Amino acid sequence: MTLFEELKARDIIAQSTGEEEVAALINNGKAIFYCGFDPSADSLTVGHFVPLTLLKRLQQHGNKPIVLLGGGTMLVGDPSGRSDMRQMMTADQIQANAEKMKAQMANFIDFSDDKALFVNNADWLRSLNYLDFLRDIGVHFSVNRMLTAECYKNRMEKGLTFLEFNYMLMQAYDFYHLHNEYGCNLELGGDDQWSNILAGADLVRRKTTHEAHALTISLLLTHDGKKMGKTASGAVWLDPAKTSPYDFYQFFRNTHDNDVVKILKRLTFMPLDDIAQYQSLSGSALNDAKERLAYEMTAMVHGADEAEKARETAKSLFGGGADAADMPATTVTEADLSDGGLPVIDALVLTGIAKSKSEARRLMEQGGVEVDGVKTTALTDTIAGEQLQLGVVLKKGKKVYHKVTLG
RNA sequence: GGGAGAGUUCCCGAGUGGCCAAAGGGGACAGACUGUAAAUCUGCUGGCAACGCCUACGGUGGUUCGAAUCCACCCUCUCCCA
Repeated sequence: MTLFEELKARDIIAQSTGEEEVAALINNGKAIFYCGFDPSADSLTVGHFVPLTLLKRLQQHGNKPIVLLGGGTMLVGDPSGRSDMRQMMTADQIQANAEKMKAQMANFIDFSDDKALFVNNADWLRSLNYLDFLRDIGVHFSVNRMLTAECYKNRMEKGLTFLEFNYMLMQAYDFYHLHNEYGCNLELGGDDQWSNILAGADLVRRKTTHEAHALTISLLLTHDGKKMGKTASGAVWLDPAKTSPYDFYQFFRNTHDNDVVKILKRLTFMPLDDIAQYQSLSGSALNDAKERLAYEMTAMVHGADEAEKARETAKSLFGGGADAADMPATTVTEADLSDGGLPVIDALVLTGIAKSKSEARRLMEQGGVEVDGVKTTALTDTIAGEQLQLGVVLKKGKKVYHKVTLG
């Protein structure tokens, strides 16, 4: 099976400028391709993981990735897929974010020996001269055509600033620039980027008559049509300080039945033959697949040790035991105690399980709180100091565990 | 530049002087059920020293015993005309 065929089998590819041409490039390790990432936060998320795995797959076949951090375009804001104007960020913020994302990617993509490149488009976009840009690049764009692009259509109703309207030109210019500098011949991106990417490939062809191709990744949507990697409480981060390996593991462990196989194919490097065994499963049998998925993902991001720990913790917690080392923990001090004990309500707030005392009360009243496995509904209950010294496990609902120790 | 509207809690959206911490829906959270899934049903959804108090209906000031609601100015957005 060729690389291109495998990508198709994994349902990764959405559109391309031509299957044969693109296949010829990537199957033979001839692609020098770029993919842009917006440094809009100080950590990558599971959402970024989708293109990132594709980068790695291509790199494994000898193709050369250019990771482009959109430090320059970030100053403008991509109108694709959003109805409101993107929050503007300061140049400093963007720079700091870019640095962190860069470090995270380096764990995943091999940047040694020039096998991959890191660039920041601020480096060339910032110094652009407006008049020159209009004359060299602007002439190649038809406003009529741009307006028919899907990403601008939606915005026509809500209003689109000239600033955002220029995003397409800048992204296209990136491709052109990378082509000239590094011989970049393929751009990768989410399917929502199709029009922008195509604009870039077009620009390169027109200005150089060289080949330039586009390949988009089908959006990874969950069964209910939402973008993968977003939870109500925010994104799932790759930074262990923002999303612990355990939570990361749990996120995938709780994947919807209908999504498991899809995600295994898309995000893991498990051989397709291996995944096939789960294809026909349904019902509770899928739990094996979910465990596997969670383990694979955690191992990729946080390493096998962490993945193992997360798995063991999950098993012991959900298997009835409740004393696992790898669970979120908080240490309280004597000062937090009153009369030698810690009111359960305070403990819930101190650990961050509840945002306020009101919320803590509500939880207790509804029977959602357990202290060392004992359901606690009396609002006045306290945890004794001696007990705390040994460590007490608070449990909220069925899945949230937190250890409290007096230190 | 002229004219017409809009801004409400996590989101959508009712509310046009006291009965408003604000209908309804969504989401989130908890309970039952279950497979750490989904669906369903129930509860719950500003804070606190809690039958009370404080903070909240774009911002600032005002009218009033009393304002999300009325007035003035300002900010932001949408629409129509130029």
